[in-house]
Order: sequence, then C-alpha cells, then structure tokens
Amino acid sequence: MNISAASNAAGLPAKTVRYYADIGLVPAPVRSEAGYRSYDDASVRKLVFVRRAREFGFSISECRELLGLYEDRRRSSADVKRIATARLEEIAKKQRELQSLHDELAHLVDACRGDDRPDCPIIDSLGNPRSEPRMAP
Amino acid sequence: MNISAASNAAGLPAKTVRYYADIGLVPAPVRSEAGYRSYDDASVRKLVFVRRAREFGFSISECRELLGLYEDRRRSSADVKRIATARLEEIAKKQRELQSLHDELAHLVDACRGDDRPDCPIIDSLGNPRSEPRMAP
DNA sequence: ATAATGTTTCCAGTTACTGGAAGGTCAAGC
DNA sequence: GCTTGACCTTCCAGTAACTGGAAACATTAT
Repeated sequence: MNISAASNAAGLPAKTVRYYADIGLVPAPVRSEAGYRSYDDASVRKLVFVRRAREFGFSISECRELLGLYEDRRRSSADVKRIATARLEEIAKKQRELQSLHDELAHLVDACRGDDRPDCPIIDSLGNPRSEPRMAP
Repeated sequence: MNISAASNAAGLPAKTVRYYADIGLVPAPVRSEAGYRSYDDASVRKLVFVRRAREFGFSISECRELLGLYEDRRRSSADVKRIATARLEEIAKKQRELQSLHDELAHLVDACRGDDRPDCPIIDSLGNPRSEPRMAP
C-alpha cells in the first residue's frame, strides 16, 4: 500500500501520515526500492487508532501514551481509564466555559438592534465590561 | 504608565501587550527617553477591549476588525452584530461537537472496569471503531 | 515518447503567544 | 558613590499539530 492508499484507509491526509512517522508517533514504514513508503494493515490500524484518539481530543503526547497501552498486551484497563477520565473532565470543563460564553454573547447579540446606527451594546460591552448597556435616561 | 502597570490594568501579560503592538493590532505606544513604553488610559482601554474579545473566542483578525469598528464613530451596529452572530454560531457548533464527544467517551469510560486486567473497551473502541465491546460468548 | 499522476524531501508558514538570554535603566539603601 | 534588585529593552527560538508549496524523481496511461 502506498501512502495515499494508506491515508485513505486511515482517514488522514498523506501529509499527516508522514508527519506522524516523522515525530515518531508511529513507526517509520518500510520503503520500496524507489523509496516509496509501504504500509500494511497493521500500520493502518495504528493510524486509525491515532485518528480516533485525536478526534476525541487527545493530544499527540496522550496519543503516544495510549498507543503504548494499545500495544502492551499486559497493560491494565485502569491505566487507560485514568487517561480517558481526565480527558472527560477537561471536556466537561470546556463545555461549561463555552456555555457561559455563549450565553453572554447571545445576550449581547439580542440586545443589539443591528441597524445602521452606531449604538451597539456588543461594542460597548467589550470596551466597558462593567457597564451594562445604557438605558434611556 | 510603564508596561507592567498597563498590563496589570488590562489583565494581559506584558509579553502579550508587546506582541499586540508588534503585530499592529494596537498602535505602538510612545516611548520614554530611555526607550520604555508609555501607556495612557486610552491604550489600556483598547487592550481591555482586545482581551475581552479574545476571551469571547474572537481571533486576532476578528479583533482587528472589531477594533476598527470600535474606533469608528460612524459604523453601524449591523456590522458588529454580523460578526458576533457568526461567532455565536461557531460556538454553538463547537458545543454540539463537544457534546457528542463527551457522550461517546463517557460511554466508554463507564464500560471500562478500570481494574488491573488488560481488557478495556476504550482501547478496543479506538482500534476498532465499528466493533462494540465484545460480550461474554 | 510524453503527459499526468504519485511520491519524495525539505523549507516555510500558520496561530497566538511564551520563555529565555543578554543587556540597559531606575529607585532605594548604605 | 556603589550596589542590589526590580523593571525594561530587543531578539531569537520554541510551542502544537499540522499544512502548503517547490523541485525532483517514479510510475502509469495514452
């Protein structure tokens, strides 16, 4: 399998596949006589593993750790669960942050007439975070 | 005001304050005789504006655009609302993605015993995304 | 034989900073 | 007057995780 076949099978751009071997995340593939990278199913499975883990938001270094566990027939599931649980908590935290961001911004968008006049609570709020949009006197 | 006073007032690291002037996001401050950057309240207000906008997830280039609107006494609120609404939609999309990520990962963490045995649905799922964790035969 | 496509390496750029080194400045204390 | 320490300067490099592009070689199709 050349790199484009492998990258199709793995669901990753070829550039990324090369990159993952460059940084040593996955082993460097064997080469054809002409120097072309040659992939087998096991390599593709590892690439898929990495892609999925990345989609879950695991960092490259977490992927490294997970790949190590993936390949270690004797690892405990507790090791894996620990990493995944930490990641889960990060996701939940990010969700809470996004929620308050969303609420605050939605409030401002609602308050903005969106017409051709210059008054705009969004801009006002960015410049004067403590002041509420001013009321009619 | 020297840079650390300004950066305190703006709630940004001094490095970042310098950086924002370097990339032309905010105007370069005047300098003292010795070459120290000197800030006034108006500069600090702009820095606060940028910090807030960044906290809302606006990119630097969006901040550039918003700052332009902030400084333009004749802009329409519609221009601002357009940018903010687009950003709001991005936030909502990100929220939906995070939600499904969270659900999927939480499901896997629940399914993992987390003991010292090697069987682990999390790892299995990463390697074989289509196969459900295997049942007792 | 030639053209189109696939592959290689390498270098640079992206985003938004952050860290650190080497050196100049300022205010306080002795 | 001198030292100490805090503060400031510039510049270079690095981060994460790729992505884009150029120049050159290989393979395949016509």
